[in-house]
Amino acid sequence: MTKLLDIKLIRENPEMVRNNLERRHAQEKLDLLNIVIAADKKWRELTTKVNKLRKRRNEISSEIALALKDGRDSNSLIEEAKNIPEEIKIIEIELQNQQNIVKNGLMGLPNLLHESVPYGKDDKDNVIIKIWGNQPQFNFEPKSHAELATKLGIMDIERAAKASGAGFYYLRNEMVLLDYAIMRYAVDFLMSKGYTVIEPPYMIRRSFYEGVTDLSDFENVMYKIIDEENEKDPLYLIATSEHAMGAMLKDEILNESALPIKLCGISPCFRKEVGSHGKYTKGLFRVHQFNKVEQFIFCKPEQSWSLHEELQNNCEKLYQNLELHYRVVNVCTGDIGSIAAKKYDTEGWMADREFREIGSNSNCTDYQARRLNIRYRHKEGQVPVGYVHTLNNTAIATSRTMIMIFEQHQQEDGSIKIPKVLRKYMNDIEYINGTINKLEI
RNA sequence: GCAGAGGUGCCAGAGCGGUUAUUGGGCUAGUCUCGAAAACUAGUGGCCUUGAGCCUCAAGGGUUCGAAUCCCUUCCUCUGCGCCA
Repeated sequence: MTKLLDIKLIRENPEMVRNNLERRHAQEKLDLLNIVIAADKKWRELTTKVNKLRKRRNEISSEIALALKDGRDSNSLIEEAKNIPEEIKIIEIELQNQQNIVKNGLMGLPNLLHESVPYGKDDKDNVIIKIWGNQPQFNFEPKSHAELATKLGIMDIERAAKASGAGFYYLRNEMVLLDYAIMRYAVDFLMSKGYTVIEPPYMIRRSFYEGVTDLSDFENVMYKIIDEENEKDPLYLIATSEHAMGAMLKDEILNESALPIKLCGISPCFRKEVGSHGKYTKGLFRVHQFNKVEQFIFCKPEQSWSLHEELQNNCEKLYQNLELHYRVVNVCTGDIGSIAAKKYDTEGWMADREFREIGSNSNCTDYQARRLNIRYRHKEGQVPVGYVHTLNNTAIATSRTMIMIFEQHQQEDGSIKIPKVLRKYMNDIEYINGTINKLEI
């Protein structure tokens, strides 16, 4: 049975699970929990009942086998046995029903929160734990990245809307260089920290996808590839390489000596952004496609909390080297999302003097690993001892990072100063001024 | 896309309608040893109300008193051939 939370935990400690839901303000999930508990009880009763019938069936079958072997008459035994499968089948159907209720219920229950997650209702209750750098000072009115990039002739949102709809972009020349430079810079940084770089498949089967994400994401976030060939298990475009990296080790048993496995994924991300009306959608902030370098870790349970901090340090170092002003929040119980036990959001400063999310760092503990069935063992040849923990954190999303670079490093003449660490990746350009191979259209 | 061969436990690999899923290897424990190796012995998945219990041979259905074994559907892997950047 696919598990999300451990059904045994719910049986033995329902109050703890209930308190967790209350802290999350997940009132509607309390009913779900009660349904799960009731169905599990029913399932256990039926299991006992059906096991007794199966036992009788097995006994008769072996008696028949013995009789046939000895050449004795077995007709009366066969007569007796004929009715049993029907009885078993009736119970098995009900057993399956109850099991499905439990399974679907478990899939719908969120992860257990870490005690250090602050209590709160929504994103206004997130706790600021760090502010790095100072607010940029301008002796002119700073412009938005969209205005700057459009004027420089290196981003074309209007024509993208014509070709593909809202939420897309054509980048040109220096902005393309910048996009790639950010990725190369982040990849080099993480490689120097020992992370293995992964370019994953950009499409994943639904059955694998269910392990790494919330089910509602299939409607609101992911693009489905319509293909009559594989309707049963269709492919979805990845919304982040996190999903592809989690799915990579599905159903595997890892040797303890291999852990932690530290990965750096690089890929485009595709997101439908259904229901984002009213949210901040200017320019590159909320788009259907963007590039991202992602950190992902599989580790032993006792390693995950220190690695959660390591992932945070990594992404902050990237922004610090880019000379960008940001802050970090500890996401509160009401805003954390179902798969994380604890989450830090990194928020970047933008020219309208607001901080907005640029990265998200989650310790998912064993929640994803249970769904994906990824376990570990002490050494080769031994039986698995438990589920691994998984963590993921944005290293850098190029779209939102470009927003910050444009808005924080803009000059009075509308040019953009390139942070030193990126220059070697973009032909040593110091300022973006839109003059390279300018397209006059 | 077409054709063929496959999917069995931690791993390899046999079984192809009948009581207990052969057999290796690995791993764990014990015996022996100053210790180790070797050898030998036992164990080595999941579930529940712990019983001479039930389940487990890619997944799901079916046939049967009884299915790893026969039939159907789906998924996956490998090997050819075709197509293709």
